[in-house]
Amino acid sequence: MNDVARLAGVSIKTVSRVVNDEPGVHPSTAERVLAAIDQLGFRRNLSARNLRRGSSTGTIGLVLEDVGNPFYSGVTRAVEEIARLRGRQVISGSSDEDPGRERELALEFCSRRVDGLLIVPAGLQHSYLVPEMRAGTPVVFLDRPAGDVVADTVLVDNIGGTVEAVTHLAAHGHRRIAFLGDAPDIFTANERLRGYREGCVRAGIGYHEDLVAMGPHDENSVATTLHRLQNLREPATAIVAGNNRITVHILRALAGSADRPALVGFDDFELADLLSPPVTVIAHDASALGKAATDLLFARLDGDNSPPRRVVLPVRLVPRGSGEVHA
Amino acid sequence: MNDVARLAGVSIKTVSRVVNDEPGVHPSTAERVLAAIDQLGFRRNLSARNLRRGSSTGTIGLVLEDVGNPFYSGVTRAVEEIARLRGRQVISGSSDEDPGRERELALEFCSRRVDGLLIVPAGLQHSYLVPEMRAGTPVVFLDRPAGDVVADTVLVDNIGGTVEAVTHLAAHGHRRIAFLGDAPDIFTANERLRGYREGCVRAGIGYHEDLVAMGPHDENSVATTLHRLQNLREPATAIVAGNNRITVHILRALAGSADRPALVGFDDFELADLLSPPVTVIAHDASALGKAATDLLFARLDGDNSPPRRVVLPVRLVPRGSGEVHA
DNA sequence: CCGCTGGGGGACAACGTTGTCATAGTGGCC
DNA sequence: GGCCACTATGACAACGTTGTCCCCCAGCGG
Repeated sequence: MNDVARLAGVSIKTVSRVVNDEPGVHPSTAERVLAAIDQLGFRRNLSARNLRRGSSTGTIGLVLEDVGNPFYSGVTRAVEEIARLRGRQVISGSSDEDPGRERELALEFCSRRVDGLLIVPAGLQHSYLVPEMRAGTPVVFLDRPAGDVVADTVLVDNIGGTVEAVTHLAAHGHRRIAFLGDAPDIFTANERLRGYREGCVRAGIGYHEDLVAMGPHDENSVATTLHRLQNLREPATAIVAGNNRITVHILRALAGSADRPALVGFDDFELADLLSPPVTVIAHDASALGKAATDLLFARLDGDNSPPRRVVLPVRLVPRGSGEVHA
Repeated sequence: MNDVARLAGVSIKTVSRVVNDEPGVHPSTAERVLAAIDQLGFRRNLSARNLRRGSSTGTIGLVLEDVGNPFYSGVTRAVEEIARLRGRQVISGSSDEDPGRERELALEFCSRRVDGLLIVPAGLQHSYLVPEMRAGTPVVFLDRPAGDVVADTVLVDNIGGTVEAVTHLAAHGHRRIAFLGDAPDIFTANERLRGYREGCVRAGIGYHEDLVAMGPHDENSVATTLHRLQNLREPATAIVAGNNRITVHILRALAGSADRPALVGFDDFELADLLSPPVTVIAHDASALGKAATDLLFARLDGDNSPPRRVVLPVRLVPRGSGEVHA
C-alpha cells in the first residue's frame, strides 16, 4: 500500500480510501491510485485489515473425522455453502478420531481467530474449549455431543434409527439379528447399540451378547465376525451395520456367498440401490446435518445467546429389499 | 497479551518471550506469566504474529470443483495430509465449475496471504493470477491445466486411459462403442474424447459422430442418450463413460434392463466391484493426484525455481467384467 | 477584504505481535 | 573498589491496515 501511495503520489490513507470505496476522493486521484494498484499488482492484506478493525476474520473452523469419508465431505460441502452465503471461508481439518489431534486443530483455529467452530468431537473431553467459548467463540458440535461442556449440538436420531432397523427386520420374521458397530467409545456407535438393544427388546426377540460385535472394525475383522455369526448354533439371519464403512465391509465379505443374511445399514450411500440385492439403510442427510449446525453457528454470531440447544435430526428407513424377506 | 502482562506484572515483551519459549526468562517469572495466561484464557493471535514476522501465514488455499464429490474429497484429504506434515492449514472452496467463482476464491485466498494455491481450474482464463504469482505465491494446477499461464500442473493420463478403454472393448469384439462425456469445454472431457477417438481409429473401428454424446449430463439426458444409442440402426454394444458421475447415471438408467451394453467408466468408485455385473474402470488415484500437486507446491515453497513442470500420472484399466465379453 | 463552508487529502495512532536495542542489577575477578 | 560479563527485563518501532482528527484551499456571501 505504501508503494502504491508513493507511485500514485498520494498518502496511504488515500489509497485505503480508494480500496475501500470510501467517498471523498477526487475521481482523477482515484484513477491514478487504481492505475498504481494495477501496475504493482497490489492486493490488500486481509490479516492486517482484520487486525486493525478488530472485526471478524471471515473464517470458520471445521474439525471432522475425515474429509475423505463421503459422509463428512457432504457435511463439509453444506457448511461451505452456508458459510459462503455469509461471506466466510472454511478452514477444515481431519482428526482421524484422535482426541489429541482434534484439540490441536481446534486450538489452532482459535489462534487464527476463526469466527466460530464446528466440531465432530473425537473424544469426551472438551473442557479445553471453555476459555475459547468464554472469550466469545461460538462452538457447535456435530454428529456427536461434547463430553464435558454444554454447547449447541446437532445429532441424528441414532437410537430411533436402529430401533427402526431392528423392528423392520423383526417384522419380516427375523429373530436372530446381529449388530456390528464401531468402537463403543464413539458416541454414535454406543447410541446405535442402545437402539439395537431396545429394538430387540421391543420386538420380543431378546438381546443376545453373542450377536453383537463392536469395533473398531476393518475388512478382516468384519469377515471373521460374519463367519462366527453364521456358524453359531442359532446363526444370525440378519445384520444391522453401525455405519457406512462397516456396511461396505460386510457387503464385500458377503460378495458371492450363497446364503446371505439380510442387511440394514446405518448411513445411506451412493449406489446402495443398484447393488443386488439393493441395500436397505437408515438414511440421514449429511447436508442437513451440516446445514443445521452451520445455521446454529451463525445464529450465535448474529447475537443469539439463548441457552445451548440440542437438535436431533430425524432419520428414515429406506427399504430396498436387501433380503429382509426371510426365506 | 497486554492484559496478561499487567496481571503478571511484567512487560508484554516478557510475555511474548514466555509464549515463544525464548530463553532468558527467570523460571519464577515464567511461572507467573503462565498462571496469568491460564487465568485469562489468553491465546496468541496468529494473524498479528504473522503480520509482524512477515513470514508464512501457515495456510494453503485449495480451489476445487466440489468437495462433495468423492474424487475431490479424496484429493482434499491427501492435500490436508501433506500440509499437516508441513505445518499448514488448508482453506478450501468449491468453484462448481464456475470460472468467476474460482477466481473469487483464489483471489480471496491471496488476500489472506496463503503460502500457496492449489487449483482445479474451472475455465480457461487464469491470467488474473499472474500478479499473484509474480508476487511470489506459488500456484499448482490440478487435474486440468491452466488456460493462459504457465505453471506447475499435475494431470492424469486422460488420453491414454480412454485409448485403453476403447482398445479393451474392441479386443472383446465390440465395434460399436459409444462415448458419453462431460461438457467439451472441460479439459478432461475433451482429452478423454480425443482418447476415445484415437482408440477407435487405432482399433480400426472408425470414429462415428452418432456414437458420441458430450454433456453437460444429468440423469435424464443420460437416459435419453442411452435410449438413442440402443436404437440406432447399428446399436451401440459398449459404452465408455467420461467420468464417475456419468458412470453412475448410466448404471442407474440401465438398472434392470435386460440387454445391457458393456461399460467402462473413467474414474474408479467405491463398490464398483460389488455391482452386478462389476464395473470395469479406468482408475486413477485421487490421493496420488493431491499428493503430487502438494509435493510440487512445497518444493516451490522450499525455493525450487526451476521451470514449471507438468506431471502426468498414469491411469490403469481395472477389468472387472462389466459385459465386455460380446454375446 | 474577511470569515465561513465544505471538499479533498494527509498525519498519526492503534490493532497484537516480535525484533532490536538498551538498561538495571548481580556476581566475579583483579 | 572498580570494571566486566552476564542475566533478566523493558522500551520502542514496525508489520499493513483503518479510524480519528486536522489542515489546506477554493468559492462564496457580506
